[in-house]
Amino acid sequence: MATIKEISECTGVSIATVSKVLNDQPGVSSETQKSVLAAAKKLNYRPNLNARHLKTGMSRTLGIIAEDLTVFNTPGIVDGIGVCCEQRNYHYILGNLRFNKLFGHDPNYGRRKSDMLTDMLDEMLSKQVDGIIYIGCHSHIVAPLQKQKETRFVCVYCYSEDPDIPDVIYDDREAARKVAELLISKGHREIGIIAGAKDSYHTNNRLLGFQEALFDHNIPYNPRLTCYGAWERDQGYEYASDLIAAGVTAIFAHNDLMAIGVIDYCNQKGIEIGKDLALIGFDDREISSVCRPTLSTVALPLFDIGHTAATVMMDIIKDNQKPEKHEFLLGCSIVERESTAGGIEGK
Amino acid sequence: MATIKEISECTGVSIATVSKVLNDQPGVSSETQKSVLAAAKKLNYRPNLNARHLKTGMSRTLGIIAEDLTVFNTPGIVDGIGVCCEQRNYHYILGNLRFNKLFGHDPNYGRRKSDMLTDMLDEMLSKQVDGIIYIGCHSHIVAPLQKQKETRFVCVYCYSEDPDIPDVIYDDREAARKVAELLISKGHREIGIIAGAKDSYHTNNRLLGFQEALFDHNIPYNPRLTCYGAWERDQGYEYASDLIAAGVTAIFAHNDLMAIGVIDYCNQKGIEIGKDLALIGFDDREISSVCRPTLSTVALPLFDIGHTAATVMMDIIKDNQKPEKHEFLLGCSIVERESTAGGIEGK
DNA sequence: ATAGCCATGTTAAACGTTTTCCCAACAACT
DNA sequence: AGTTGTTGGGAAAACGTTTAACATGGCTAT
Repeated sequence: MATIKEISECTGVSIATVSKVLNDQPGVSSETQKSVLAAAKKLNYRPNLNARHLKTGMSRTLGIIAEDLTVFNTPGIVDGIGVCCEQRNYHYILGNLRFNKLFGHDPNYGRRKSDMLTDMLDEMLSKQVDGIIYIGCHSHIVAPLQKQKETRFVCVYCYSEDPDIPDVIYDDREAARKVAELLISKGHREIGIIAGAKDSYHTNNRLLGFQEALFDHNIPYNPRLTCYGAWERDQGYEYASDLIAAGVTAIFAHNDLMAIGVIDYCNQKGIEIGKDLALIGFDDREISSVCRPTLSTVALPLFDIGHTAATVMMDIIKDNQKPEKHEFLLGCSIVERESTAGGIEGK
Repeated sequence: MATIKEISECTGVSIATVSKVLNDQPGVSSETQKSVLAAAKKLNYRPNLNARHLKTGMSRTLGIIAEDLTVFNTPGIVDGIGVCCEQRNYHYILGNLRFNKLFGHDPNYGRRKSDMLTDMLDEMLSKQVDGIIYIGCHSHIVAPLQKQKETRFVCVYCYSEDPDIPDVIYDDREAARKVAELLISKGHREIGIIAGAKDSYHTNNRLLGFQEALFDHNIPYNPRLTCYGAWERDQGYEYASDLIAAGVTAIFAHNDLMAIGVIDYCNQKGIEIGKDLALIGFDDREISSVCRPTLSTVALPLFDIGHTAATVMMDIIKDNQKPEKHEFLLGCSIVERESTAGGIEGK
């Protein structure tokens, strides 16, 4: 409510001086400084950011465009962005496209995704955001907008496919390598893989990383022990049967849901996971700590992804040029639970 | 980038007229209207919302303060708010306090919650939000701020405990009544309850609703069959043993996690849920559709809560006075899954 | 004494809008 | 012809800031 004008009247000093005090600028005696600050507190002063941003043309605000806020990983990423903003005195505004959740009553029902994204982008640019962090998998829609709208993007969670747009993603390959190392260290040599969809880069990179680790340990890679699923529970169940029949002692499922399918199968057949069979999933969803036995899995660096994305964006804004790297790969960590408890040394 | 000034130069008409066209105000010939709109499109015009908000003193923007964005229900509520905003041409900005998640590296580590909330509120008010929707359980912190900061709150997900702050919550009592009705309709008369914490209003209201339904069906309420837990899985396991020993044919757990504990116990003891015992949880977390057997549960009207809260807030803004109601109670729905599949008519 | 300098303040323009008030032109009445 | 009303449009102030440019009044060094 109170403005610098009122502070100026209250203290008998000009508004320019008040502004200087409020922005920690030099050229003000400590006396006036004190009286201005006192008046500001007394009047319950709060800067009008609209005025400030209008004048400066900068908002110190990042726009976040998320495809779906209710998808499990998005809030974790937003958390990381938020902390980075706090640390560097930035703000953010969050836009939620709600892709895949648009029902009949929704104003956006039936619209094209690219139009929705463009509208949201326009709105954010209208608020003078300094850059946009995009969380989603439609980077092909995003890419052309960077030039057209003269703004800056950072893509999170997907390859940007555009050399001018940095992306921040987790390292599938290294994660799979870690998984393999863990299983190998426990004595497993016949390891089945229930992979994700065949054309996915997640799948491919995880397979590559896994093979690298096998190679390092002189264990031959047997393609017969890799099944391609579609991220669904049923496929975990189905392929568990095949792989166990083929004699594997461990299974790496490319997500937790398929791993749960494996658990279903084993529980039904009396196979004891953690003892007869080692099992490890991917994603560290809530279910992996709730299922029985609890599931070892790969935890995604959600917070770091968000934090890094924000850092990259702010550096771009500061230096006004592309960052030195185009891709920021962040490491995952393995969460060990009951499903990888035992080794096979007893055999 | 382009401003109304440039449009005015481009079309040869004054900026006042341009503004009128852009805001659909009368007093402009359709000719000039067309030429202005054409120029706007050509120049890729986008209104500067900072300027607009500065001038009008209104931002058509709601502030959302969430205690923790990564808690499962918050994004669903934000979804509802977002859709309401779209429908009524509003915007929102989201603040995430991250209570309970502040580690050493966090700028807010060690600060008092009320200070953090106050700061976030100040920031939002600095952006001239028209009102604040608070999602969390610290309404006692919120209440004094409404007067002090001269703003408007709507509380979501908690009783506001202040007659001047409307709250939007789901109806625990009715939900429990529905649960009881369902179980009774399946023939159950000896129903155990694994309740939540003893002092919680959730617990109390659910017990009241449950008792009402029992009364309606002339079934006596046996307090011995109600155990008070603390929302944790272990208590589900523990009390399942007691209740089953006491001869119940159905259990109503006050959250899904405790229900999972019941499942643990039954799986271990060979009790078949859905046949030997009916089980129903509360919250409809992801786990309830993943566990085996799948769990019937009470789904919270997250979207509606958000949508209603936003509607209430906008009406307050529009009419500039308290809404007729102080409390908005929204109904839950029951999701039936395997754990309540059978009746006990066979007995 | 004069020039130069520093420390402290002030004036005023500008940011991009909205909005009130006014003006001109013209038509339609007495 | 004079009054009135209507319609399309413009001038200018205002919103609350920031900031460049300028003013003042010592002080120091010549």
